[in-house]
Amino acid sequence: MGIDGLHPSIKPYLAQSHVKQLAGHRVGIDASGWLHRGAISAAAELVAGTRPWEARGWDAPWVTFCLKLVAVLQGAGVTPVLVFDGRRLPAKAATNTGRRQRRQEARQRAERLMQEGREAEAQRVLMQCVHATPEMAHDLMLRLRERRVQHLVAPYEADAQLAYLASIPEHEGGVAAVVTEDSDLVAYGCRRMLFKLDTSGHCWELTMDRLFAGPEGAAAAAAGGAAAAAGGGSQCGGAPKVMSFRGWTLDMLQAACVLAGSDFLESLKGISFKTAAGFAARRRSLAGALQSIKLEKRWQLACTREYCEAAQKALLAFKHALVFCPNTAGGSLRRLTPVPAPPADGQAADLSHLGEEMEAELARGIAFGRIHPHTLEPYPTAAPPSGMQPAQQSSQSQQPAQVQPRIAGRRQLGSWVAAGKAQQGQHGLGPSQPLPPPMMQRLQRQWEGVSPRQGMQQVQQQAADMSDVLQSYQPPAAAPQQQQVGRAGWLQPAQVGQQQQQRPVNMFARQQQVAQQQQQAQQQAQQQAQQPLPPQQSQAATCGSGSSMHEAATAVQPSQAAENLSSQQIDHPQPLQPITNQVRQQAQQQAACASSSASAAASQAQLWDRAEQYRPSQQSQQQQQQRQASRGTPPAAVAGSKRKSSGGGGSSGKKAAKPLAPPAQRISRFFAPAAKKQ
DNA sequence: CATCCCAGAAGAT
DNA sequence: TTCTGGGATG
Repeated sequence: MGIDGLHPSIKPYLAQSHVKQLAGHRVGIDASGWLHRGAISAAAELVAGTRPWEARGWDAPWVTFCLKLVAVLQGAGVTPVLVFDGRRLPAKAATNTGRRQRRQEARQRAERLMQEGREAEAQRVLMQCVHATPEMAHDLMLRLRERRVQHLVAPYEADAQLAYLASIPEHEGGVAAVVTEDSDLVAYGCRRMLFKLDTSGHCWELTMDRLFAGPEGAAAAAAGGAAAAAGGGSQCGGAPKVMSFRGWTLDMLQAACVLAGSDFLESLKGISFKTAAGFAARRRSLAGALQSIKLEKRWQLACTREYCEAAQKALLAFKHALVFCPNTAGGSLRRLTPVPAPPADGQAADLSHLGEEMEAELARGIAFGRIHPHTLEPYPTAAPPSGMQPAQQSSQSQQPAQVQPRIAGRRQLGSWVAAGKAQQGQHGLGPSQPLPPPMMQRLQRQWEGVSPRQGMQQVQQQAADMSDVLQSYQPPAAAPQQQQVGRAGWLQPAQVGQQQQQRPVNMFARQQQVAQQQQQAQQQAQQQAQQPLPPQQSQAATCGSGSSMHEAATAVQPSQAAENLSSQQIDHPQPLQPITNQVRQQAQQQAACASSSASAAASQAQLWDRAEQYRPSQQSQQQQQQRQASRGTPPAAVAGSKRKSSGGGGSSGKKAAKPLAPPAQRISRFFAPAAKKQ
């Protein structure tokens, strides 16, 4: 998944961070990653097609896991926006079938191992069978709705959708950063990413700014006492070969990603990220890089015209993916970056591999979880199947129609589960065949010990654990107590509903207020974050930003946004900010010094200028750096220092003493800014 | 000689 | 998934 071999190269640019840094902000989540992580623990059940937790009144393990992480974010004052994968992308058909095959094979291998009695190994192999299905996503979405956690299903790729959200202002439904497990977001040009989020809220942050700032950015990321001691000479051998991306444009990075191999296209044999980046750095465009590769003896045979065309298509996939735009009225489909007008004589680029465009209504149905993205059938429990846009009154929409009543804590999911199984039999892995007896026995043993009562207790226990975070998002009934907190920026849900009804048209002005409130909340949260607070106070802080969350939820939530606005209510016919002259100039300067066409940088600017104002303030950047200083080194460096300390204690000092200078020089052969070349 | 790719092995969720 | 050593390449 992601870009082959990219991770090691960007690792030096990762900065240890904490989601608290984003308090008061909206943060996009690659929900498929979370689902996958959460489902691994239930690999055997998924393969068997059983749901033993249901009989005990539990949520599916992946739901529990995801809700836990949601709570972590909320506890840090962050508004999570979960984004799910949507329709299958034609461009990834090969990858998808490959993965399906691999899962099948893994399943068979697991069965064999199980029959041989090698349970531990079988368990490991089983985990490779897991993949996140729309049904699992739907499991989670029902819970998210109950809790008023924002979420969205991408028309196609969640990664592209997240990159898009990261490029639009938060008050238009955008996000300040994206939590993700894989590196595709880099290729899509996401400006701020958080990797490896754990349940304590720690994560590793990557910003495009730091990446393109060159090795100094890496140094800044790794800066700090502990990091300098251990990480300064982190790579054993004394030469921390930090790849420099200084002077790079997004186009170059995307070219490198395409050449290095992605989900869209495998790389040529012998080309991994470093080599790909070398060509990208020299030629500063995919087309140029391909030319250079063709001239190399080593690849001239492999680099066929078919490959070059496929590479160009892959590039387009990163640039012009179809995404859902939540900030037009009701939401609509658009491209991650606008497709440039074709030259007068030439024909428009073929984008059919990026999926078909669809009616806004369908896009909304998918985006808001009413329509199964694969079958395109409405979910059985969803609102009216005929019209996607029921003329319901907004009073109804506060309580989405899809949410089934919960009875005595039990979930009512049978209907759609049955339907899903009937359709595809894919509640995990496709048509489920009977498992070999040893496996079933093991499963039974595992769940036998858990009585239903025990199960319910556990559920309640979990609920209690998260209650401090989640109370403020419960339906109005629970809210009035919170109201007495009287914190600035806090609106009780009832009020929210009123305002919505009074002026459903000017949704965006409303959201700007919300954004201001969020900023206030953020400031408060930041102040409070500096000194640890007693529980009550921190809960109050949560309420402050939490209410904003609730409000902001109306921006993207299906029920309001999609169904209450009609087309003549569009008050933002051009929802995206125009490219400012300043940005243009910057882009052109960059392009000029980069000796490439200005259009490359301009298109980069198109994607990025909108996010400009959402950079973290300098203040918060400083805070981050301080935090980094007090925490460890990036994953690689951590591992490196571990090795060292266990290996030879004396040698670490020697290695740390080695100068940092050489690497940059050596790398400069390939990665020097092109300005020098001219 | 240095660099990079790749495949096999240990670790974590 | 991340680390390690072998091996190819220039």
